Amino acid sequence: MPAGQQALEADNRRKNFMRLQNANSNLGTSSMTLHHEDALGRCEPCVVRRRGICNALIRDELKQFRTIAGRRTFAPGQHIHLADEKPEFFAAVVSGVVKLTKVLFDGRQQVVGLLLPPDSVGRALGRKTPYFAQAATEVELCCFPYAGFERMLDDFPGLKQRLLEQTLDELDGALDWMVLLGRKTAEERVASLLVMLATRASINDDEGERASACTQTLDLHLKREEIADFLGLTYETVCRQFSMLKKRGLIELTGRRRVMVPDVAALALAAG
Amino acid sequence: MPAGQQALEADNRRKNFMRLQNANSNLGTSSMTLHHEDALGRCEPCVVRRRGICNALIRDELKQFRTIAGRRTFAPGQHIHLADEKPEFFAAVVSGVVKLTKVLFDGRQQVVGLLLPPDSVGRALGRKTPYFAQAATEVELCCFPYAGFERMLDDFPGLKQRLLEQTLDELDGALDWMVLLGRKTAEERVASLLVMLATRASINDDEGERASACTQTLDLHLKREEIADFLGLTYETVCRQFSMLKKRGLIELTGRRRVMVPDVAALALAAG
DNA sequence: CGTTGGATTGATATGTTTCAAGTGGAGTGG
DNA sequence: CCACTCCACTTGAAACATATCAATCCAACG
Repeated sequence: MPAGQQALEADNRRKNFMRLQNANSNLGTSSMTLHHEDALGRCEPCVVRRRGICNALIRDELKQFRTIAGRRTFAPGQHIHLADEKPEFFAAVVSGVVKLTKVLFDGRQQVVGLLLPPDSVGRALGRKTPYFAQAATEVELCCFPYAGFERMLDDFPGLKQRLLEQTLDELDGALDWMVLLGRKTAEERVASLLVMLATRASINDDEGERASACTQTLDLHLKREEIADFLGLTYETVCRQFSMLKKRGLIELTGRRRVMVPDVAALALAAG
Repeated sequence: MPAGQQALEADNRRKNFMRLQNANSNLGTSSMTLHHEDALGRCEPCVVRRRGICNALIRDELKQFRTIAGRRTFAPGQHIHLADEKPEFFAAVVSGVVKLTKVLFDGRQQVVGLLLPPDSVGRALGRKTPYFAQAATEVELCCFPYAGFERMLDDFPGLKQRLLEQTLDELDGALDWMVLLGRKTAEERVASLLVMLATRASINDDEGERASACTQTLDLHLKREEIADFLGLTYETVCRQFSMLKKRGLIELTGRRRVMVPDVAALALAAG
């Protein structure tokens, strides 16, 4: 199954869930402007509203926020921000996966961040992004042009606080990853990635229905090479470690980019 | 020369400089409370006031800030914050070096941050620090107990902004380090560390007098093992790379923890 | 049904770690 | 003042994990 189709699958699962939450809204493949309840429209069922940056806004603030917001989609591989440039917009990931990469002069690459819904992309305070932000799958963003965003950052007190909270979370994530890159073995790195994805996925699932016990099926979204660049390894090594974990019974490979984890806790042990 | 004495030397250079800046104040080895100009006292010549967190405060705010602030010193090796605990205070480094470390279950260690004056230690918003903060040399901190600090964070609009700026800088630093840990060779790692220290040192020097061209002498402050834990290597490898760089003429070892860099730009090239 | 891009597996090369021995300077005590 | 000790540092040799090079494999797709 090709990357794009898998991404769409993931997308559809999310949209199905949103439909459950908000049975009146008419969300198709490109849900446009049909909403019934009130002026919040597509914001009401949106992940970003429920658990992302928009969660920091009270109803009236959100209405204002909506006036500057606009959705944009990006094809796999497309760049969202370039390194060392001031981006045009701050944005929230509505669906899909964004990877943040840094490149060395000779082409060596390191993925320094992976953004899933409802994470934010971009830098506040008129700063440059020190990395490339690139769509790893089909991606839908809710974009806030800087002019308006910076203004609301000053007007809505909760927003700046939220931004600080998010930045601290990002920092914590980066520090954890430094331990992985500096001190963990190849097997621990791969296991760590899977555990991280499992954890994030279960947060999302919990909302809809029950948490699926300790066994989980994951979408990797990334190809082996991208995983390698995230873990500071080569793609061959990543392959071999997948095989190892499979041999040890800690995972099952149920598709090119699909992994079944029978016991997340056991895998977490192998993650160091 | 023993570690402690070297640290004191570095300390004294800083204090000498402070004396230049503020000829009236009577700064001895333990400058206490003798100041003449106004109520700002020891804050006036302090690095933290000039380039650290206190720089975000206007004069009146600083006066209030001073009422909750208190200086504390830590001996080399002493812990400042423990991992996964809410610290009692937010603080700024006045002199010395603080290292932030994370430890794996089996003792593997990774230094995830190195704080020099006028950096900040601690977490805002009542969060836990996800690392151990430990004095690497004799350290002097200016501490702000949380109760008061959080209050002023809400009262002084510039302060929260500044905290966000600093957190973004920390994040950028962490991302750079991820590239180092994930993709650079041992030699590039050591070179990168030296370039980073040289850059930071020159920022400090610039203020006092002219930047010392492209040649610099650095205090490492850390022992080989600590450097290794910062770079994701073993201390033997760090040793060997120091020797390599010396053989290549890029550095000279002028003391156990003292390095002379004849041409910082040339070293930066070797840093990848 | 051949083409293509990604994934897997194998064989070999290499950089770093590990284990081990030795150095050198600073502090100690006779 | 001179051993003596200690700890950090240095250097060497062997072991090891991961990278590199190379050959399939496999599923999707035109």
